[in-house]
This record gives sequence, C-alpha cells and structure tokens, in this order.
Amino acid sequence: MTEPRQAHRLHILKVALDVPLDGVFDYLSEAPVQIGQRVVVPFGPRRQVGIVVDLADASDVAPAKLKSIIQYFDQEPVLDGEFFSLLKFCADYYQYPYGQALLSALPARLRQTEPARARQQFCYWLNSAGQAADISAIPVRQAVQRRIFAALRAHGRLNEAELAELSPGWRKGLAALRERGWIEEEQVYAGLGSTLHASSVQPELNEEQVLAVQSILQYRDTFRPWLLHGITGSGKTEVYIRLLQAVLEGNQDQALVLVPEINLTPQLEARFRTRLPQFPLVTLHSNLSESERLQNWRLAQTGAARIVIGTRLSVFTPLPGLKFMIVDEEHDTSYKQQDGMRYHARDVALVRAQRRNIPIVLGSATPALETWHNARNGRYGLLTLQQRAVSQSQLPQVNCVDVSRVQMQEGLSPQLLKALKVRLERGEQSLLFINRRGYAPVLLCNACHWIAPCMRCSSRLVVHLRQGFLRCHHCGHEQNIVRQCPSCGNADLHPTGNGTQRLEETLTRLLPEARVLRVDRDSTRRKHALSEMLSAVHVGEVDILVGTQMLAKGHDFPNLTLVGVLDTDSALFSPDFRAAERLFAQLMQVAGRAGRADKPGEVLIQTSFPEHQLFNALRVQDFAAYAASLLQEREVAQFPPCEFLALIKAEANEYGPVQRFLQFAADSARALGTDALVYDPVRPQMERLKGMERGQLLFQAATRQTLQIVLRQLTPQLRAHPLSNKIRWAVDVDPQEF
DNA sequence: TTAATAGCCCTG
DNA sequence: AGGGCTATTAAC
Repeated sequence: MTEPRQAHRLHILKVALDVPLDGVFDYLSEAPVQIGQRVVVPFGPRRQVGIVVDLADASDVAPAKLKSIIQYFDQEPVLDGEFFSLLKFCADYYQYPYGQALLSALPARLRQTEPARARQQFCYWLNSAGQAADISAIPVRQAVQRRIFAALRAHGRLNEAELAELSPGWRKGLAALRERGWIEEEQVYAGLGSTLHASSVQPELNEEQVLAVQSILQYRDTFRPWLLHGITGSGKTEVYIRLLQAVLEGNQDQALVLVPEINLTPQLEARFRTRLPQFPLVTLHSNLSESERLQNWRLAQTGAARIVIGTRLSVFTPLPGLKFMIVDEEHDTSYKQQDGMRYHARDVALVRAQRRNIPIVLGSATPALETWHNARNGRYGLLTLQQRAVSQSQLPQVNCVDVSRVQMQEGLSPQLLKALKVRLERGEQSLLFINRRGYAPVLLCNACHWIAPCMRCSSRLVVHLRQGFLRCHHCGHEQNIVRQCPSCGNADLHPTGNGTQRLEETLTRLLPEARVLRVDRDSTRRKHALSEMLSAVHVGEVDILVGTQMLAKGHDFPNLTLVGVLDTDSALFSPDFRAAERLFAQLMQVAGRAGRADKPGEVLIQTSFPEHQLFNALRVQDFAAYAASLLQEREVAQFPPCEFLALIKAEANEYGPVQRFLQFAADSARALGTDALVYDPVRPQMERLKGMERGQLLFQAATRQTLQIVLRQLTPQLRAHPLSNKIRWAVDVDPQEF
C-alpha cells in the first residue's frame, strides 16, 4: 500500500479521469500535490475532475501536449492506497476502465468540478444561563420549546437527528431557546447517530449463537470468510451485534456491514444504533441526499464512523481502520451491479477482506450456491443457526396444492380459500404472495389468441384496469386499453391471468368481511407508503396482505399465520439456470414470514408440479438437500459454481451490427487460443428491450484465470473495433442475468 | 464519453 | 459558398 508522498521536485502528475479510455493522463503541476488528491484538469475542450494516482518526474507524452492542473482540492483528505488497489483490481477483473472505476466509487459530489461541500450540522447544549433557568419560564403552550429544553437538560448535548426525533418543528423551538440566550452550539459531524434510545439489554444467546461468535472471534487479524447459515428468525443480527461489540471495543477500528437494499436497512440500523451506541455509525445508501452521502462517506474515510452500514457501492468506501466485514443476506441479487462496472459487492468484499487480512461474515438463510459450495469444500468456515432464537415457535408447515386437480376460483384453490377463511375467523393475518403486479399479466383475444405486445420489448403489456391502461413492466411504455383485436377485429378482449390488483379485487369480493391490503411497487410509490402500510399490518388493521416479492424480505408480522403462494411455476422451468435457486430462496423467505411468534404457521403453495424436488426440500426446510441437488446439476452442466462464466452483452437499434460485433468477438477469442469455451452469439430471453435489439456471447471456463486471460486481450480489440461506438456493449464477468 | 472538425450532399 | 447532416478522431 502506497503512502501518500509529497511531490517536491516532481512535477508530472498521473491523473485518473472519468473517461472510457485505458490509462491515466499526465499533467503538469506547479504546486506540491499528494497522491490521492482531487484536482480539476483541462481535458480536450472541457474540464474534468481527476484523481492524482501517481507522481513522476518525466512523461512519455510530448511536452507540448502537457497541460497544467486548473484547480487543487488540497484541503480535502486524500484517498488511500487501499482504495486505489481495490479499484485497480476491480477494473481489471470486471474489464472496466480504471479511471471510471475510481471516479464511480466516489460520492457524486466529489465527481463534480465545484468544490464539494458536505452538509454542516451542529449540536446544541444549555449554557450556564440555560442550566440555571427553569422550565416554568417557558409558556406551557410552547410545547416544542419545553420538550427541547427538557431533553437538553436530561441528555446534555443533542444533535440535529436527535432533536428532529423530538419534534419536526424543532428548529423553531430551538431558535426561541437561543433567543432566550440559553443555547450553546458547535459544529458536529452528524449522521453518526443518536444515543437517545440506547439499550443495554443483552439478550441471552443460544448455544449455536455462542459457538458462532466464539469461532469467528478466534480468527481476528486473519483473512477468514465465514458463512453464517441461519434460517429466518434464528438470530443472525444478534450474532452480528456481539461480533461488532467484541471487534470494536477498546480500539479505534472500523467495521463495514453490507446490506442488500434500503428496504431493510432501517431495522438493522435501528438495532445497531440502540445496541451499539458507543460506536458512531453512518449509513450509505441511495436514499441519502448527496450532501448527507458525502458527509457520511467522509466520516467513514476519516475514521470518525466506526460502523458503516451500506448498500453495494459502499464496499469501496475508504475505511482506514477496517478490521471486520459483514455481508448480510449475501445471496441477494442486488449486490450485483447491472450497469457500468458490473461488480458483485459480496465478491469485492471478499477480495477486500483477503487483502486486508481480516475476517468476513456472509450471512444468509439461503446462501448463494457459490457461497455454499465454498463452505462445503472448506474454503469458508460454516456456522449454522438452526434454532429459532426469537421464541419457542415452530417452523411453518409447508403444503402444496395441485392446481391441475382442483377447481380453481379466479386463481384461488378451494384449499387456499378455506385456509384464508379460517384465519379470518381466528383473527389472524394472511399473506398472499404473487410476483405480478398490475391487474392481469396479459390482454388476450379469445377469438384469435392475439396478445397485446409491447412495441419496444419482447414482452406482453400488463393490464392495469383501475388506471385504465396497458403498461410494459420492462420499459414503462403505457397505452390505452385496446378495445378491439387489431389482428381479427374481435371485440372480445379479456384481461387474462392474475396480478396483484385483480387478486385484491377477487378477495374483496369473495371475502367481503376481510380487510385486504395490496403491497406492490404501484401501491408503495409514495414516499412513506410502505412503512405506513407495514405499520397498519402491525397494529392489526389488515387481515389479508396481497403482495409481490417486496414483502418477502425482512418484515416480521407476529400475527401472520398463513402464507399463500400463487403462480411460481414459470421459474421452475426457466431457461435461466439460477431461476430455481432464486425461487427457492424466495419461498424460504416468504415461508419465514409465517408463524413467527407462538402461533404455528402454514404455507400453501399453488403449483402444477407438487412433486418437484424444490417443494419437497421446502416442505422439510432443508436447504442443504436442495443445494446438493442443484450443485449436482451445475456440475453436469459445468455452470457456476463449478465453472465460471463471462458474458459480452450488446445492443443496438438493429440486430445486424450486434450480431457482427459479437461474431467478431467470438472469432477473435477463438483466434487467441483460449482454453475457455466460446459459445456462438445468441439472443437473450428478452430479445428486444426498450427498442434495442439485444445479443450476447457466453464464455465458460474451469477457472477465473482462464476467463481473465482471454478477456484481458479481447476487450482492447473490441474497443478498437469500428462497430464499438455504434452499438452499446459491455463485458459482464460472473453474470447473474442472461 | 464528449465535442470539435472533416467530409459530404444539397441548395442557391 | 454555406447550411445541415453524419462519421471520425483526439483527449495528457
């Protein structure tokens, strides 16, 4: 790791820029500059933000070409060597230009040429006059003022986040107190968190949890990946908390916790904040404003934040004291970046842990097959939590309903309807899980079987009856509902199949006494809609929840005892080899929603294939057995995790150039004499998307190294190809979607 | 990627 | 000649 050096007599700077070109650019510098510093440079006719990655005293570039730095951000903390080396590794591994990789890992504010200003926040306390004052001096009607005053008395110093919890109108109240001359203030780095709700209650750990904590703590300051395999409710979070406590206590070290999406961050964050109030904590996710993001990132970079909870991008956050990492729900697909540099945050985290020589814990109830494979072959330590730590509750009973053998009523089997009625009578809650939002997935002509297609995608338009339009869920295209079949002129067009809206409608009709709530992307678009809905469920204002996969994750509903699953069969025979793995993970997760407290749960799955091994494994909640059978399939097919894949994806207005470009790629790769298996260019599932014709080229190899060798030589050839600028293309190493 | 400019057809 | 368009090229 390179320490920042001063440029004394050296005056050539190697600057990385956010441009899709290999290599860095040389600039002249009049002033001393440090490696890791941000600068503004002239680049062609424009100005760009750059990062100084190296210093030199000579340049290969013609002296006349060399330009000077326009601006130095020399007041900012510099980027450290670990940041450079991790992104260098990723740029190489994922075939992405180094400069772009570096810049894309920075908060947006730092990619702009304007000086970056983080949000300034203050903390407040009572000065001696305030301490001497009495609350009776504040009129009773000034409730906010009184509350703030009382809180400052009780807690000493309060930051803005803490004050905001007291009242949304805290600024006014505080201004009034300041007016009285009672307040003292100081700039503070906010986001670090609140100690208002600190809790010192340490729940008792069960044996498995104790073993997990002890095992992991045996190997500090060593690269050691652990799979913490724990079913929903088995107490993984408590294990994380104990580990963080042990790792961070009594030092200045830092820990990074990766989470899949903002959706479940608030819960984890809240628990960490109450249980670990002694460690300043910041979050990094896309819901932050840019100034908050920059501030939190800086707190991480300077070491002020001891715990960082973040989504995939935060895996690159500079953390000088990083000693421990957690990747929660490590199987989650949102860890894979699907554009730009297509990195997998879990894999990058593993690389980072290895280079830093620190332990890393991957937690999941349904690990990715890659991770499971490594745990089974001993490369990762395997720790299992099988008991449900939350209570003495039992695992849910999983049953399949064979939909080919029963008379269905608008998508609902008699068994499922009956089960719903039973919960209604008992005053318990049910969840119906259906992965299709909208009213009906297709609009069908009964006479000629024409189906309303999307003009820009290879997909069907989904009927949104209430809003009165058809919508493509892939490109967002909307149009009025067609009244007459454009193919045969028939006016007999029917919304066919079940979506969340229709299911909601059906339930309201069949079970009029039930209070039905639909939770999908459409109904939760409003800012706090989801959390409002979830709390409505919690206080018992809802009997039946109808929802998409967004309900599968991380929400506990103690009174929920039935989960019905509709329409899963498409994933069972999907051409995507990971579809079944994902379905299994999803069903395990939904099953975990049922019967969390002392009430036993039931899961009813409607399927035409009740004997499918996936359901058999689900019935006994046996991840290991199902994983073993999947692994066997993958071995035969030579698919991951047994072998490794890379994909070149390309798209353009017409398929012709896409095909020619990919054929060139295939021919060149073969000409390079690679050991990788180079397939022929094919069209993906979704042949056309957003008006673009798509194609892809698959590479398969026994080792990552083999793929790396061929891609390293091939990518520059592709960049130089005449079609390179006419089509859109990208290399996807370890692709997740095909 | 961006943006300047080279080249080209067209009109007048 | 000059407008308006696309293709090409350079960027430290």
